Amino acid sequence: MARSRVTIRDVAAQAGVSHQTVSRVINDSQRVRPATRARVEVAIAALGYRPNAIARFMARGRTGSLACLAPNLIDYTFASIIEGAQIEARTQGFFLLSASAPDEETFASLVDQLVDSRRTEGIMVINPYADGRYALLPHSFPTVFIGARPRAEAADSVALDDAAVAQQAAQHLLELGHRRLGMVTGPLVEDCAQDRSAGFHAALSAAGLTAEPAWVLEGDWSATSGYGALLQLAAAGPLPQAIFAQNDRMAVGILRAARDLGLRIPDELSVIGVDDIPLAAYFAPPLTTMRQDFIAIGREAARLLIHAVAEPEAPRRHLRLPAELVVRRSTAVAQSAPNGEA
Amino acid sequence: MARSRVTIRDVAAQAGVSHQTVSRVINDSQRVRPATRARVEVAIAALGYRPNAIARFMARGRTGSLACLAPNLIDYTFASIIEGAQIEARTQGFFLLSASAPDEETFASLVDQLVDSRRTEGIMVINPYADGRYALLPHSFPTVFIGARPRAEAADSVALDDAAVAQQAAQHLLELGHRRLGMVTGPLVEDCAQDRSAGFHAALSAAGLTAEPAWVLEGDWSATSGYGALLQLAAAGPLPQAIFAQNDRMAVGILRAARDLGLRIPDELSVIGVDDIPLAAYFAPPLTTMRQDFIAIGREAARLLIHAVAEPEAPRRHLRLPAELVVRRSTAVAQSAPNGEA
DNA sequence: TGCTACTATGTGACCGTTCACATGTTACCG
DNA sequence: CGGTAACATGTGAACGGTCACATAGTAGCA
Repeated sequence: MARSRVTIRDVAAQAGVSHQTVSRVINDSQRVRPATRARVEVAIAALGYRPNAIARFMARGRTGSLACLAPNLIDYTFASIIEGAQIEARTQGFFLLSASAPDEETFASLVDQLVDSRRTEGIMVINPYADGRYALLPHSFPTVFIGARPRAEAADSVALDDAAVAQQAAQHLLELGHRRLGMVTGPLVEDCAQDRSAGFHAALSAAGLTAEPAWVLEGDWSATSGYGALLQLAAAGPLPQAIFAQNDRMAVGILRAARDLGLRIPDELSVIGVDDIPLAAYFAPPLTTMRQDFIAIGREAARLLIHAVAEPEAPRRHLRLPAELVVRRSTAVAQSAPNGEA
Repeated sequence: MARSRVTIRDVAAQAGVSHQTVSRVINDSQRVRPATRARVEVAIAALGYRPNAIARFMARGRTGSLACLAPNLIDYTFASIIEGAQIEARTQGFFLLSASAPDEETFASLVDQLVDSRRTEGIMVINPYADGRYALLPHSFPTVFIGARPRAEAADSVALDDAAVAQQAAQHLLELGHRRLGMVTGPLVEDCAQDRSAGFHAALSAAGLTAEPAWVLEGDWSATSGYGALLQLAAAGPLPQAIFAQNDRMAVGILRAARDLGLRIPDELSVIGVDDIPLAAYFAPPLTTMRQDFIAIGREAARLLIHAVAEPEAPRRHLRLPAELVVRRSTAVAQSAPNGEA
């Protein structure tokens, strides 16, 4: 029961100095004579004294913690962002409190407990515009939005450069000689799905092409929705030569649907995703994708947040990070040109 | 800049009562006359007062937070456990601070910052025996170990019932008529790999069989190691009819190696894993596996920890949770009996 | 109506630090 | 050797709540 009941005053008494001198020693700044310092350090060691973090925060008016709110903590994308944020936070002396908020109600209660009661010094929110949660945050509280387009809110933001990434994905398909491209999008209420769609269309336009509307389907990021999308496409008529899935899970669903349909990938259909999820190389065939650096996104978010905590009046900043094309075996050169051209 | 500078005393002044009465109102216990309570509540609303969490903790000597330390926050298994723990913690009024400790050094520094400085009231450690980290924890501090066999340490523990789960997996293969079984284990320094191995061998013994030593290979949980294991097995001589991979990632590696080897699964080789990772149904073929309820593991861990915080002297408790067989298409009835019997 | 017993509210200390400022000490210089 | 600056240390009051106890107020009962 070595309850840390040893306080700074006990140490002071033991070392024969004032509590303030002990405070100086443990904050190792200040001018303390080496001899005194040594004496205090001996006392600290002898008593097994450890500064009490809470009392410290109380006195300093800080809490030393940041919070990150995500729809859940499990999805690879969210978990990796949190990992990155946590690492960066820690190198800067903060701890990260992460909590999942599946709905607005939970989110509101979290904001109340974390922000309103000053339990955290700043907050990161993943997917703040998926519903109305962004509106529940107080103004003038250090905030970073992750995975959303910068808006009027007084929050910094970090996101993938969705338009550019989609453009590169489409570009990859075009370079392989595909001309008839399809796309499965995320929910179009989300910024990120909109931006990826825009990037896709931009790439096609730049190549003098337009996307066949029937080949653009809206999914919900799940593998199931990707699966359903390909089935639907196959039922409706001739298939595109290649499909850009806005995330890997949907791409994987497409792969599976193709198998069930007896469609050979990549020979008869090329598929590219976004994310590079953990076992992307182990699907059949290994998935070509745009790799996101989620850890970096998390780190940058934490960095921005810590800056916002330190300088609340500084102008807001907005970061867009790149992705990297990882070519595996779900995309290949267009076999022939059944439609003329090239 | 509505900095929460409003204190309990401001509210008291506004309501014309003492700070203590305000305290009573916000802790909504105590006997406070309805009229008084109403007056205080009006003042609280008028001033936008929110109790300061840190000051509260300071006065109460509590921090209201638990910590969970995992090798990383990304792996599906860890992330899900953390999610479960976080949910349970929150329903009981705690927040969860999660941090990743890839090595002992990081772990030690986390223990120092979280435990020694009393920043957390209790700690959960995932895989405490993977290295020497368990030894870095102070005794008599509320602790729960996750994914480890109960030992002498003064910690509660929660884990999958590894032996039983392995036994069920082997049983499934046996029931399909397989007699020549192989296994790819996790690192045998880990309790969980040992226990799963024991369960596997127990199931075989119970069926009057013994495992061919050459068919039992040690992996490291990664898909790569599963892939390598099957290649090695194939190079060494005749293959088993079925393989129990101690986790899904290795199983997926085996699936991929089989494809590269031209081996048809499940016709020529049955494969079963453990975990039921997110896209298990989307591999080729969909993976048969033992589904772990990670959320439940996390919840139970948090529950145990909160109990340990409240009753430090209560006897330690150790939980073992079951898994559920999910039959997909990577296992099938043994084709023939090249070895006689059945 | 006076005594008692309970309820409602107030008072001041305390949790373990840091902060601002006061004081004591040393050293340097003319 | 006195004066002063720079350094070293001490003092007491915050920080914003809760806790233990004191006191005022109300009701119940003989």
